[in-house]
Amino acid sequence: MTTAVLWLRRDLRLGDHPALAAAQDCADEVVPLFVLDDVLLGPAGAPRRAFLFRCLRDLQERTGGALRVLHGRPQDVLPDLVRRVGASNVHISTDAGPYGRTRDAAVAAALGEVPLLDLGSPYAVTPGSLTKADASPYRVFSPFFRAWQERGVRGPAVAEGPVRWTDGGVPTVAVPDDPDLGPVELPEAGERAGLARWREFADADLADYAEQRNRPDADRTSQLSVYLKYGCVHPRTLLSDLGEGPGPAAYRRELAFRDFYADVLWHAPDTARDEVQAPMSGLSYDTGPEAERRWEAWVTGTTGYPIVDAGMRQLAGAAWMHNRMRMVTASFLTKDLHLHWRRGAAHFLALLRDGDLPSNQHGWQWVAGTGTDPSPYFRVFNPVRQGREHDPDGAYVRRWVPELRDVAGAAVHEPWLLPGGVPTGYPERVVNHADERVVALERYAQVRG
DNA sequence: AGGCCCTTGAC
DNA sequence: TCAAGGGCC
Repeated sequence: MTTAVLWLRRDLRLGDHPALAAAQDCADEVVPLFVLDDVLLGPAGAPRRAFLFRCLRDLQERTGGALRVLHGRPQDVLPDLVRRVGASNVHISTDAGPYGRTRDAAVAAALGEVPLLDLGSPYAVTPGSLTKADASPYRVFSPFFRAWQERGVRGPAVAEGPVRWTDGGVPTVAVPDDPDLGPVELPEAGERAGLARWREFADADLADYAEQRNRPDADRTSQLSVYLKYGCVHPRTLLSDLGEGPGPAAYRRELAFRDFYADVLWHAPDTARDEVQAPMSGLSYDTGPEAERRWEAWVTGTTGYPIVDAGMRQLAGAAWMHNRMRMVTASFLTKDLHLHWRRGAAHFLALLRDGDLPSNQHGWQWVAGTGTDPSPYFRVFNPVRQGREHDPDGAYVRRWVPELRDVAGAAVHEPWLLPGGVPTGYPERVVNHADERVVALERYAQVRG
């Protein structure tokens, strides 16, 4: 009887797992393992932690209770488990995530002669593996995207026949209780739920995704980000199932963006907090009591700009925000309120159920003009224009900002123009967009010399 | 080396 | 139309 250890990092799925297929080639039974380290138990946002814990409970059920959950650092707890189940035939999948390399080296050293089988990233296709001809990493999306498409993506791995799960006689710790979520509701966790969501999206919304994806009032995005983050579904599976046409092409491009940012951060882990464009770290930001009041207004969705407030209230109330609203609210924080993108990015990570380091930090950097694309610093989103363009009937604003529910149509985007003035309970604007836009441009000009 | 290109914008 | 400079081949 030979045993394999399936070390699930954030790839919390069984259906198309390459490690599982590999394990079945050389072992009779499999011990599924998840290591809860302090990062996952500590400062991670409550929605993400709750979703993770629910995924683990789902896996526990699907493996007939065999899933082992260990608490500690992988390099400390793995060797003991490996020794208990018999080290001669153990295979382990590894992670190619941004910080995976250091940890993998520590784990490999701790395991000694036991092979660590590298099967790629659990949640993206290419991090660390695509470079330019001179072996340097890409810094601009479009060339990356061309290379990514040219390279192609291998199909999902399929295990042969049913798997014999075993707990290997290894003790486990209980999956923690969900943290308090308040009014936030999460989608159903786990691989089956993720695949069901994919089929729903592919049948109903994929065809006109290219036009509909920018409409926060329509709710026709895939909602798969949280499943992708935890590897409940792998992009490989989606890509192999995607088909052709404008909708699928647009979706493929979004999946490539995940890979691009994962790749950027893999090559330059420091850019999780430092500006990609080094000179931009000299940008000046507002500080002091007034700046703090403006921060508070942004966080609580009381800036007086309806589209911004709707986005921020969706974030707080749903632990999710439509992608276009992420750009609009991020632009408002950095360019209208002159506060640091890093602070906004940390706030997003704390509240978003799908908050993922590469996409979040580099999405923010892109909006802030400090990121991988060198051009857009002079683009300042106009909140009124964005509202009128992408929420033309005002339905999204009314859904999230009850003070404005009685205002019909697109007029909801400029409540200060209403004949009766700003409705009771809704705040006046914290800043004047036209003025702050000029201030922002001046500050960028200073840095650029 | 030179020339083409660059995620989603605004006035 | 504007914007500007560097990535990329």
